Amino acid sequence: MRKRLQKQPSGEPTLQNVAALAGVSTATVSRYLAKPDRVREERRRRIESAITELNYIPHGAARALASQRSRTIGAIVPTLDSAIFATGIQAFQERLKEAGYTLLVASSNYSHDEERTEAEALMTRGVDGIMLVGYDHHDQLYKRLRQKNLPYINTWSFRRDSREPCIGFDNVDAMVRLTTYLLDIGHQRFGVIAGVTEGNDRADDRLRGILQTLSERGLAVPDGMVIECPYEIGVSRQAMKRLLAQNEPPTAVICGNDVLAYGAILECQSSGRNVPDDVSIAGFDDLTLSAHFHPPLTTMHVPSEEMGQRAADYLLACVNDEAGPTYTELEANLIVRGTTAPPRNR
Amino acid sequence: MRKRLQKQPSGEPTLQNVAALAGVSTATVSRYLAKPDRVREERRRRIESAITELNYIPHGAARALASQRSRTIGAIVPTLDSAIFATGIQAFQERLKEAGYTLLVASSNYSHDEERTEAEALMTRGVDGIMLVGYDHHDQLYKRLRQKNLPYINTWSFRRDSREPCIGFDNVDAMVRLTTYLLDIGHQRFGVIAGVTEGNDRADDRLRGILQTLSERGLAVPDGMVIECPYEIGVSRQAMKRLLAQNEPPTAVICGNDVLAYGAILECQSSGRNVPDDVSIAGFDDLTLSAHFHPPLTTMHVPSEEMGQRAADYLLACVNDEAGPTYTELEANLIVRGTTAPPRNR
DNA sequence: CGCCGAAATGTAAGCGTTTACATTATGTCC
DNA sequence: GGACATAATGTAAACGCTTACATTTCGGCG
Repeated sequence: MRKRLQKQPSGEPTLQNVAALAGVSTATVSRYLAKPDRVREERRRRIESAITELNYIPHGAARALASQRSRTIGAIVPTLDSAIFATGIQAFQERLKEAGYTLLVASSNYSHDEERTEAEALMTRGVDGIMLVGYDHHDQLYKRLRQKNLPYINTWSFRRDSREPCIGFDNVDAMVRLTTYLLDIGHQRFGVIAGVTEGNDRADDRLRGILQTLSERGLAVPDGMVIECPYEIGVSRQAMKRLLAQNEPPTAVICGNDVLAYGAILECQSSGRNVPDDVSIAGFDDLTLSAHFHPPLTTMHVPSEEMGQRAADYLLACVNDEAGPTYTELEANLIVRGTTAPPRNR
Repeated sequence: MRKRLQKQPSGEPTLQNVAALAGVSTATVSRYLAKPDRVREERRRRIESAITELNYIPHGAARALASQRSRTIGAIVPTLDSAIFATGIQAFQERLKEAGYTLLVASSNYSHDEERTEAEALMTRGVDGIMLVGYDHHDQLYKRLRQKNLPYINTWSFRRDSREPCIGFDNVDAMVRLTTYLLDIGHQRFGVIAGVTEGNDRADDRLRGILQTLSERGLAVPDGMVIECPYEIGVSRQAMKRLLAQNEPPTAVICGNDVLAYGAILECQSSGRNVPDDVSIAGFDDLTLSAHFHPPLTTMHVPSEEMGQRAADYLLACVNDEAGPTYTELEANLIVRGTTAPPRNR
């Protein structure tokens, strides 16, 4: 046999070393790691002290390769840079941690293509499951997921007729309720500052919910009264400015999320309008700040923490071949606070 | 040889399959994956079509095991549930993505112990580097990091005398500047709503910066005028209420971050005080909302995006054995806006 | 005390890549 | 056309674990 240059090993202590030091086989150490109580007391102690002495840390990749599971779960959100997803992810991660799983995050910037690319990357990393936001995804992504038989779950929306596992609430219905409330207190002239609907099914559902409700009551929303804009406060202010500049400005403005609502309110205040006396404004998400805003924001409360937890639970259940509800509808609740009131002059 | 039950393979197409289909060796496929131009045109094409046909996705764990690097980098932040860290992480992730790396995130809930545990978990996952927030960490963590010779970097703070690689700004100095500004416009009676300093070196540095500056000017801050509280708007409001209830309420209140400042402002407004006429309020972080707040918040701008990017760059450089600056000081800039003004009655 | 089933342990074959070294093809230059 | 240097490829040994199956040990029991 020829001599070969030894491939450089990592230098880290291995399970093999632990076994040697403890005077047992590698199999026993491996078992100890997985199920400590399947190893007799005495060896267990020897193994434990060997681990401590060597400062042994298991090698995840080796483990994943041998066991065909990585104890890792991926999540792809549109952006981390938004309080609402951050909260959900935080809860999601917390839950995974408890179960000994680690979270891999990626962001799609609201693009189906990027989402797909990121998903591919996560699959390469060998995630055991994936959390997605929304139900609208790249066809290829769905295909791949099924082909690999990889557990996944859609969050942040719920559709009764969806064939995909999902945990969330019905965005259309939520907006129907919000809009109905505003109609009921007497509003007739509406303005809408929606999120960008392109490639964002949540934003699209919300907008549809609004328009549908209004049209059912025989109210058409004129052009120029519906503005789509990215979830940025500055842009939202501009949008509000345009709404207020209309011939007959709206008495109520519905915003696609709380951040847009903040912008709308702030713009009103800067331009000397009173909220809600001159114009009512409603948001969506119920960020922490909203309750404290001045005036406190009327909005739909979105159970983002619960969504994160449940999504984790579902994925974890899949991974362990346990049964779990594939469809979970959560409630988005209307929280009426101080930014909405009946219109002044009917 | 005895018959054994075949261990169940994953069923996924492997590099082996690709090689077979393309009629080349596995080594060639592997090379193609790493450096396509090291493979001759013709084979390259055969490999490419084999990959497409089989829908091949490389197996990250196998790759990590064989190559001793995971193309994965970890980050541990106190919480994801805060706009400021979310922004930094988002930028960090974006940069890693460009370099073909994936991000593993964990949160420590502002606890050194949790941080250490999480770091251990990340190491098991085989991350090639770790981003940390702050410079104060569990001794064991530092020890482990050095022992494994794993690249890491501290962010969100910078100390000229630190021996650890870091990217950030000097929290003490930043607060000194903010405080000095308030002194210069005439304030004499200060209140402080600080973050929880226990286990949070940033919060601690900021508070020290304030107190130090005041004492240099001969101003002692009485008990009851410094309140520590978690970064929550509700709690901050309570704190502000207590500050205002003092015999001689402060004319200026410095807050540990913008969220605390929001709470303070909102409390003032609810209780009929005018900001900045009755009381000046300053924050720290410069969240997006702050510029639009009503009135716009005076605060220290923290370059969180840049910090995220640079941290990624540093870690990436380490991984590739390139040289990079180990210490990078960034600037936190004072942004004077509408919540601060000279005190009314000197 | 020997026998038996169960529990604990050991043995060693992968898991899907990368990569050191060996081998073979491709140019280049006289 | 031959001698080389060089580039492209192939071969097969790790990488550090898990786990199927084999073997040993243990605790009862008759």
